[in-house]
Amino acid sequence: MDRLDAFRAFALSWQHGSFAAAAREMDVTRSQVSKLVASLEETYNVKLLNRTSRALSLTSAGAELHEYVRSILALSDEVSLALTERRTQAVGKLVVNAPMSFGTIMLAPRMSRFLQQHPRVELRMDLNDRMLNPIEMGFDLSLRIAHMTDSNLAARRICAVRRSLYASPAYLEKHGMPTEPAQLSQHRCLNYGHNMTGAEWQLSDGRSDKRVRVGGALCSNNGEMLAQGAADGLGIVLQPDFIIQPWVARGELVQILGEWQEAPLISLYALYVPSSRLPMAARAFIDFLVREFNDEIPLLA
Amino acid sequence: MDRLDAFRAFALSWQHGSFAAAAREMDVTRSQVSKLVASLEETYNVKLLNRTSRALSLTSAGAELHEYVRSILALSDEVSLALTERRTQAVGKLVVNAPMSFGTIMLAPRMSRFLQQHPRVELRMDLNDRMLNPIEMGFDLSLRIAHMTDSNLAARRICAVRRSLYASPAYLEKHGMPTEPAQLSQHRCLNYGHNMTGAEWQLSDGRSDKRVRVGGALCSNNGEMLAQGAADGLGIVLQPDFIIQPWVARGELVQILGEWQEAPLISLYALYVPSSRLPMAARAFIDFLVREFNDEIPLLA
DNA sequence: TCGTTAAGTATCCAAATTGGAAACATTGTA
DNA sequence: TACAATGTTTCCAATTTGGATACTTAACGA
Repeated sequence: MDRLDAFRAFALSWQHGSFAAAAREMDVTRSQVSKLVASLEETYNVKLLNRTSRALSLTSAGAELHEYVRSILALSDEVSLALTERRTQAVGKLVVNAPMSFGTIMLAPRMSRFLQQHPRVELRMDLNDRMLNPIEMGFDLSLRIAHMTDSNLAARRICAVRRSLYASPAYLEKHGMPTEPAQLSQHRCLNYGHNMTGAEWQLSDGRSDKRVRVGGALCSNNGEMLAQGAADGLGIVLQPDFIIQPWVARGELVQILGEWQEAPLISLYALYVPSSRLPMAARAFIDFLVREFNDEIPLLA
Repeated sequence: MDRLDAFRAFALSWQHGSFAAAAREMDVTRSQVSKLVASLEETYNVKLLNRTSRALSLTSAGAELHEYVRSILALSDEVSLALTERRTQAVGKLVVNAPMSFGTIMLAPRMSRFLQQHPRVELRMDLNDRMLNPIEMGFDLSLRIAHMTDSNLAARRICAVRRSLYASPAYLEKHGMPTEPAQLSQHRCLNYGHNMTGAEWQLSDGRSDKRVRVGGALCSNNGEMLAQGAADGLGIVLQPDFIIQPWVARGELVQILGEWQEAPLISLYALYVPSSRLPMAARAFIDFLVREFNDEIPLLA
């Protein structure tokens, strides 16, 4: 016996003047309405509506309840509408989590376009390189650049992210230019992530695949820090082109082993809770990114 | 699946940080809470709470719902409390219907005492001689002076109401003083109620009962109008002593056939809807009248 | 690394509840 | 007086409920 239904039956009965009218309004039988109102009187243990087969009148307890019920039903209807709208249209709050560098470089320049296309969305971007469980942080979406997700999150692949090898001219002059992936294990490599040692880079020139164990003096979960480190001569990085591009432009980093790229390609994913009936705003955001980053992340914003 | 219960489970889960805590709070099993929240997500077709076995977080849809749910639950709790209080204590609005003359003469002088005894009651007295169905008018109580109720209303007998025979000295001089009830059928009698003719008065002197058919030129549903008519020489009335008393005091009416009174005695009843779980204020009002009119209506206020 | 613990979920199933149909009761009307 | 509209009751199959239990996951600690 849903109390909200009972409230509705009670209110409609009073407003329409009869149980039968309320029943027609709610599309249930008269006996339903009768039972629902009776159940309300049961729960509150007080008579609410005096009724004959011809007339209804509120007791004063009923009058008091009716005041509240009107507010409660109004709120219930309002939130019901809001949630339905949120499911079917891109409206309301949307909380997105993304890696710091990707956010500042690739997302920031596009947010105004997204918000123009979806003026009723209120977007909160949480840029954050911590590999925290997105579930705990209350994100509707988490953007992650990674290999295929192993977690129990649903993942929508947005585009490929090409990562290439870079080093500073000074480093190369001092340690020599690698000509084979296998030589990387003899170099100092700056690894992205949390594991200092034991990192393995998988590279391909389109014909053959190579796996190289690499290690070095610096690892970080922030690509720009690695880029700066490489620019300062700390070693070789494997990073997305879009992050490195500014250093390349300034001549501080150069691409090496140009025909070798990471393979399989890493991808940008939007993660969300599986079976999560995504609000339309979240879908719209994903679709927007898919359109913006058509197939592959562009080099520049 | 009571939506209010589901709201409660949802809100408590978020506020306490886990389904298990909410379950303990609501005294149900974890699986109940799980099912309730799931059912909410089902109804609104949107994910509300992201959950792992260790952490909960609201989606933005959940955050929006939570705002509303807090208000809804607050209202629900508030009205629940108010109605419970109304059932157990004499508080709140109380709407009472009473006959006009009885109200002005016998109730009016006592209302301030009642309200002093029950300071949290808000009383609305509807004085009205129409014999309308009290159900239609939304009264919590209807006071009626009548023979045993035949309606489908519950009746609580408050006290007896003695009705005696009165006429004006002028009338008696002109038509003679009756010495036997049977003679009344030859007199002009003013009848209370709606039926002009065919009224029957039942009288008793304590030993034998007499039934007399009476008729006359005036009938009314207002005792004071009949009293005035009798004072003006229109005939004999059978009316409660408390109504006639002022005319007796002024010498405009005198009691006749003094040893004969209406029998069985008519009574003052409080009528209400049967099975109506009466608010405490209504009970208090009835009890107050029972105490005030101990056994029989006094002659004077 | 492997138990341990607390948590959320899925499954099962008897017990309770639901909701519609139909009959009944009541009330006003033609 | 018959009729129509209404509120209530009853009955019962169909559904839903809710608890017990087992399973899964995640964090913690030895």
